[in-house]
Amino acid sequence: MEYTNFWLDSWAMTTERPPAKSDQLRRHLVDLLVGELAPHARLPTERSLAEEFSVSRLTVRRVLDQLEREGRVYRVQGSGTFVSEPRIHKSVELTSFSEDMRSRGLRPGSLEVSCERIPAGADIGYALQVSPSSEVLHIRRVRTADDEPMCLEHSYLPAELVPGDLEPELNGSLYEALSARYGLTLHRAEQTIKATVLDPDEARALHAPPFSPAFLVQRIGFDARGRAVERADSLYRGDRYSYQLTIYRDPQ
Amino acid sequence: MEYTNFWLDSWAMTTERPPAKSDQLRRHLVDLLVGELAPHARLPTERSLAEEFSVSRLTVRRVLDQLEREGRVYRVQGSGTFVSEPRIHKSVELTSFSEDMRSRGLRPGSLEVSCERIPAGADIGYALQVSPSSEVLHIRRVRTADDEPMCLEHSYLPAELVPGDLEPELNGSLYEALSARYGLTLHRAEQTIKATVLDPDEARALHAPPFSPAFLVQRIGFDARGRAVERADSLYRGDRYSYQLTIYRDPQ
DNA sequence: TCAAGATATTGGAGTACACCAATTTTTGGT
DNA sequence: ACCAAAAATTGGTGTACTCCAATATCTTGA
Repeated sequence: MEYTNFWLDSWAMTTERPPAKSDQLRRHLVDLLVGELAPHARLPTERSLAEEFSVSRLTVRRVLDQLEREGRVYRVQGSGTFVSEPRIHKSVELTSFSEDMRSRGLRPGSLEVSCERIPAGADIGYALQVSPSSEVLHIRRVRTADDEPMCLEHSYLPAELVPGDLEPELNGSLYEALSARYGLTLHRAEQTIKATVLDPDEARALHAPPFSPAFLVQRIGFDARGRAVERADSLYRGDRYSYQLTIYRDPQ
Repeated sequence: MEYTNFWLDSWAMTTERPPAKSDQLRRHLVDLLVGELAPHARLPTERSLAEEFSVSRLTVRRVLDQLEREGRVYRVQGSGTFVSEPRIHKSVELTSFSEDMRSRGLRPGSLEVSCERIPAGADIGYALQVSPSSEVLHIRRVRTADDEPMCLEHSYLPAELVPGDLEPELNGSLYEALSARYGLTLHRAEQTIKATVLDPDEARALHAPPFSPAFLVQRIGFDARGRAVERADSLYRGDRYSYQLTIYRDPQ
């Protein structure tokens, strides 16, 4: 059993914005792609879609640009727009561990949750752009899927951004809690992924044999203004987790 | 010493197209970003850029959309467009091991190159959508940086796409050779990355101790029409290689 | 019947304008 | 001087149109 994707716990991913006019068109096209159309089948032309959906052709093009970037369609000038071969279409994006697990019919959860305020120290201080003597909130969790340990995670947040006691909320989504209570909304994450092996303590926490292969993911999360708001170190069992991604030759 | 990025040897990345009108604007903005502007400095407004470069505002927006996708700028409605914090800005894209090494002042190379035609078998056959009894070209290489082994790679290509003898060209870029001789141009790659440890043979090839942590990358490369044209299995030393990437909350 | 040229179709890029939402600046009142 | 409201600015989305390049289809002539 393997899992997939670069993820980050959802940060108010469901922030409501009024549906753009193009959303209905996108939905229609995605339905076509997901449903009955074979690979290399030709989609309706830009001009006919614009007429059918009462939108301008530029609006159609913007939706198709997006689907092309996602690798779901390819376009040939003078010919048309075609359905790509079916593959795993998840490009790199911010998705949720919890959502990911749920979409696979698994129940996400946490074990051994602990929460403390500690001085940042040199490394964490650099990552979060705070002084080494500043307080940060340290959260340790074992993330689970159907109660089986998947990931050992240490998160560090600048204390000044998260006053009060968070611990009661940490069985759910950390980021949902941060967004709801503090208005912290993540915009971007920088991640480094390393291959490693589990030391005996880590192996015990993850119910794996010592020195088993694992991924170490170090992440810094930034809000829309570029402030560093989270540093996390996460260890994933190598036998239960892998990354799958689609890489494109950039259209520009 | 660690290396970075998802890569693929360059496939004729320099295909020439006439410069679009927006290219001059992009170059100007990139110069600003690379040069004198500090993180969080405000860029000129969309309307002033449109006037200065005699383009429509939509054209400006398309260039800025692109720079935003690359993580080089962030935009705040009502405020302006700002320079992102300097980070490694390489989003996931098709770049080249050779280019990557060279950009770090290292010399890419290959050792122990071998080349043979073998039947595909079940797994490779599935990956390349050919019958298990079909011939594929199997290329084994140890990729090096400054003559130090970095990666043990096995590539498999459908034999019918690559008639003749490729071996003389395999010290350089495989993909450049494929593009120049056969017109094979890669458009997309699907990759799976796993955490593993090196067995004794693999460890010997990579000059590492047995059971050291490593990445195993399995890749299928597709051309623009969605044909599978390459399957590769690559083992990277975990102490000399890591992945760094920037993930965005998707604007749509 | 086949091949070459002409025409039509379709994606690619751009213009000029409109309106809306979010943020910043200015103005007026206390 | 400070605060609230109004106005201005700036990014976000969309319309309707134009012209160009690449491909597909049709027409004509040998």
